[in-house]
Amino acid sequence: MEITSYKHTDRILVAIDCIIFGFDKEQLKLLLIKRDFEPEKGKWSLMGGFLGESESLDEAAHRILKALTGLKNIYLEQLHAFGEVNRDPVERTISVAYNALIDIEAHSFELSDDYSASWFPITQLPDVIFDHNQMITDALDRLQYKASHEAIGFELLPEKFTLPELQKLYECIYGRSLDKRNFRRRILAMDVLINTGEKEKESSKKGAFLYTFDQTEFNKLQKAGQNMDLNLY
Amino acid sequence: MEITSYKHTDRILVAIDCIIFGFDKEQLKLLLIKRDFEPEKGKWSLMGGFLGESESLDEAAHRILKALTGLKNIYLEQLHAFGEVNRDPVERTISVAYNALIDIEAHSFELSDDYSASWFPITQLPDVIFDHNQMITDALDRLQYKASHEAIGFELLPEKFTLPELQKLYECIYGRSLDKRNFRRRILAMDVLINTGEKEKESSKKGAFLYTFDQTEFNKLQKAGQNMDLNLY
DNA sequence: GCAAAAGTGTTACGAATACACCCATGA
DNA sequence: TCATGGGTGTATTCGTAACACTTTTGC
Repeated sequence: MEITSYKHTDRILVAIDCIIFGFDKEQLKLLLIKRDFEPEKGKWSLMGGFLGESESLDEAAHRILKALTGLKNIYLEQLHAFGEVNRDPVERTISVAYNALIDIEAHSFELSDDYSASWFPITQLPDVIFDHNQMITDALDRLQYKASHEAIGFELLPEKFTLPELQKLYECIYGRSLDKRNFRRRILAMDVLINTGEKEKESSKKGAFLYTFDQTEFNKLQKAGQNMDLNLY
Repeated sequence: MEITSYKHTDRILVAIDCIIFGFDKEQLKLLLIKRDFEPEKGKWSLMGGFLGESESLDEAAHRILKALTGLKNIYLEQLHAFGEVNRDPVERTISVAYNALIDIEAHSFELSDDYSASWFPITQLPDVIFDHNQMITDALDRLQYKASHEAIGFELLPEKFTLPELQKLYECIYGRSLDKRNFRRRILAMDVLINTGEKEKESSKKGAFLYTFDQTEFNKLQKAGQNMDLNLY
């Protein structure tokens, strides 16, 4: 006899919440929405949704992110499952949180109007509902860790970017300034940046070279177990 | 009007699976059980269970661990939520996996007979059900990472242990041998070990000093942001 | 007295840090 | 010509890695 369900009865709502990081050449930001249903309607919240029967956790996270941003191939990484009994006052709900990194200035996307979303600098976040504050704290820790040990920061930048921009991004992530020469030496030593030869001249008279991230080379090095620590933190 | 449930209907089974590591002075081992219900009855599996309505994820993990080992205050850390649609062939179930570390030789506990559990060296694991193999791989990666950056290995040892035992444990975790002098220097430099003055004389004629782990000192240093990396990997 | 495991220091190398000046350009 | 931001090199310090012998004691 084939079994088609477990006798166990406690089936539970599973939510997904996305901690969406962005960078706009100046500040590291977080995308929050005005919650449009009770409870806490009108308060700020992470973008979220419920897990459907026929989608994996990762798929649900992508679906939710796409609903808000229209973007498909976003960097997404599971952060943690939050499961305190009363974390949602309405009904028992566990939430699996995901970190998302997107390039704010990609002209290819527009935020959906359905959610009244807006970007907040991570240094000036409003109050958020439930345990979303904890999620955000954990998310930033994870981002710092990841950015130091893997070539992850690039997800937050346009395809072409300058080294000063990249440094600024890392400074925002770590909340401290970095030595220009040491930063450049180390990031270039990773051997995953390609100088396009083009110059960006908006932010200075001299102009700064535009680089691209060499994903193929990065994959090769990572597979070879190459150490790519930036030793920040 | 107060809201008491979300309209959303997809409530889903939430399982907990525990990756239980132990160490017996020789090898790093994993505790597996013979699954006693369908499907895959009789096959090896991680110890698991379902999340109840009125317990948090962490509480459920502790409950499940206690059911098998009788132990209460075990090191437990959430690993990852696994949520592929067909990971459990019976019914849609997501599983939140937890890493557990226990001292195999603690005389204070006995495995419950209810589960036909047994310890397997991590180098010789049997086939396991579902996606438990993936969970185990992830768990070992996490253990390696944690053991290198925090004083975590101690959870796997008795209250009193010798430095050669501790080194052996780390060698098992990393699957390679370590230089005795460098290992001792670094572990002692962390300043969280106390030499009890007693000697253990079973494994050698000369005898090795027994140490204890100074949890209080460790907490202090950790709070102070002290770097306690062992730089293994 | 010898076998077996515990314990101990030093040197050499490489990586991280700190630090100051020149360059190119537009206004 | 000067103000602005981009770009470059070196000396010092510190941490990591490599390495071999002495000690203790039970048999």
